[in-house]
Amino acid sequence: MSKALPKRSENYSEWYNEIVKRADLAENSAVRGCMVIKPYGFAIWEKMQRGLDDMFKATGHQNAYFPLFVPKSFLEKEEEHAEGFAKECAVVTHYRLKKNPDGPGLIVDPAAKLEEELIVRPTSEAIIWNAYRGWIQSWRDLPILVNQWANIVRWEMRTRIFLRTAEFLWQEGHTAHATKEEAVEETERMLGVYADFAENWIALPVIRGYKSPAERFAGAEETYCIEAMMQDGKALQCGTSHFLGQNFAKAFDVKFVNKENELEHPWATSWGVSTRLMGALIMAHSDDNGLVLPPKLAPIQVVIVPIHRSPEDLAEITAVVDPIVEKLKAAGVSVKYDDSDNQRSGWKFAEYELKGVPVRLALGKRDLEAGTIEVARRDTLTKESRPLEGIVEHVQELMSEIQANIYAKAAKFREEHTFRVDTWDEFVERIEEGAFLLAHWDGTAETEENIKEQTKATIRCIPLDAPHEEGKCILTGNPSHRRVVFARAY
RNA sequence: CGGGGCGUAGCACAGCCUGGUAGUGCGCACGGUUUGGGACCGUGAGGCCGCAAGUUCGAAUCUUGCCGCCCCGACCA
Repeated sequence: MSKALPKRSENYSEWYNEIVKRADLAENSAVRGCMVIKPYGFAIWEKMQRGLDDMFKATGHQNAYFPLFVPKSFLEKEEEHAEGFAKECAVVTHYRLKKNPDGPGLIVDPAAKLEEELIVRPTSEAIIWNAYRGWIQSWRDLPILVNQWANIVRWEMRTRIFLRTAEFLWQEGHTAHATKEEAVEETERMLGVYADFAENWIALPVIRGYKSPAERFAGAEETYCIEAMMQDGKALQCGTSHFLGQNFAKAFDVKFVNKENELEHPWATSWGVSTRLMGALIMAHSDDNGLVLPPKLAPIQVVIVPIHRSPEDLAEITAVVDPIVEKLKAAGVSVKYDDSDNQRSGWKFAEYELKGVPVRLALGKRDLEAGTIEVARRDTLTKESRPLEGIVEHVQELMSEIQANIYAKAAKFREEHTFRVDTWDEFVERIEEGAFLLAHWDGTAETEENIKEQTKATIRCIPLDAPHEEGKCILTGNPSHRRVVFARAY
C-alpha cells in the first residue's frame, strides 16, 4: 500500500474512493452496488442520526416503522409517483427456494410464485399512506407527524459509495395535515431543520431552494431542497422536503371530517436525508492528507499519543495523561489515548490525520520536563506546544473553533466558485471549471433540457431568497424575473 | 444498456506474449535493534492463479463460455 493519497487536484474521484477506503469508512460488498459501512463510518452516521433525530423530536415528530415491501398495486396508485420510480425497483416474485433436482445448489421454487409481486421500497409514501387511511378519521387525528429510519433500494445503473448506492440508509418523514397552509409550513420547517443540521453539524453551507418542475420528486407538487458545493465545484443535493398536496390522500382514499362535519382529503409532506450526507461530509472538507471531520460528528474528537522509548517512560506519561482523559470525558469530549505499542508515534500521527480526528495531543519526555503538551489541529495542520495547565479548557475551545473554521472554509470556497453570469459564453466556460452559476432562466422545461444537453449543468434550485430581478434567459434571451442556480451535480 | 479496464496470499501487484518447482512489496507471527512525523534486520506462516469446459504428456500461462468487480457515459437521492 502506498502511503500518500491521490491528490484532489489530479483525480478527484480516485481521491474520494481512497479516503473512503483508507479511513475505514466503508467498502464495496459482494452485492453489486451495495456497500458495507464499517464501524468507523457507521459511528459518524450514528452521530448524524442522533443529531437529526433530536431535531425531529424537538419539532414534534415521532418515530415509527413500516414494511420493507410494498405491494405492486400500492405503488401503482399514485400515477406520477409510480412512473417516476418504476425503472429502479427491485421486485420480489417468489417466497421459497428448493434443492436443484438437476444439479447442486438451490433454485427458485416455481410453485412458490407470489400472487402479487412485492416491491422493495424505493421510498415509503405508498405503504405509509395506505396505513394512514386507517389512522385518520377526524380533524382531531391530525396532524400526523411521523418519521422512520430505514433502508431503501433504488436499482441505480451506476453506483458510487455513499453518493449513490443501490441500497442506502435514510430517514423519511411522512406527515398529514388538515390544511394546505399547515402542510406547506411543515415542508418549509423541515427544510429549515436540514439546513440547520447541514450548517451547524456537518459545517456545510447550503442553498435553500425549490426544484424546477423537471427535477421535482415524482408525485410532489413542490420539492424543496438544500444544495451544497463539493471541492470540485460540483453540486450535491443533500436533502429534500416535499409538499405532496392531496395526491397521496386521494390515491389512497384517505379522508377526514373537518370541524364543519365535511369530508376532506388531508395534505401531505415527506422529507428525507440519506447516507449521501456521508459523501457530502467527505467531499466538502477533506484534504490530501485524508478525512477532515467537524468536531460535532467526529467519533473521536481528541486523540492523545504518547512518545516514549521505554515502558518506564510510558508509565510516567500515562500518569500525566490519565487525569487529562478523565477531565476531557467529564467535559463531554470523546477522547482516545492510544498507548498501543504496535505502531510508532509517527505512524499514529499519519493514521489519525487520515481518519480526520480534529485534535491530536502528543506528550513525550521533553514535555514532562517542561510541563507542556503538543496540540495539533487537523483542520489547519498546525501544531503548537502549550502548557499542560488549562489544556482541557483549551481543547474545549478548539472544538468550537475548528467547527466554525471548517464551516468558514467551505463557505469561502463556495463563494469563490459562485458567479453571476449573463452571457452564454461565460456560462459554458465557467461551468467547465466547476462552479455554481447564478443565471436567468426563462422558466421552460425545454430551455432547462437544452442547457443540460449542451453543458451537463442542471438547475440545482431556485433559491428561496432569490430577489426579484428582471433579466434575460442565459440561453434564449426570453424574459426572466430571477436568477436560479445552475451547476453540474452528483 | 454502450465503451474501457481488471480478477494470482489479508491488501497492492509481477509472472502469461514464448506452457514445465507460484513470486515481489506491504501486512501478519516470533526474536532482536529502534522510537519527537508512516523504522530496520533476521526467521516464519499464509495460494483450488474468479468459475467451467476444451487443447496438451503437462495450463496461472493457449482456446471457448460464464460469473464478478472497478472506471467513463445514458438514469438518479
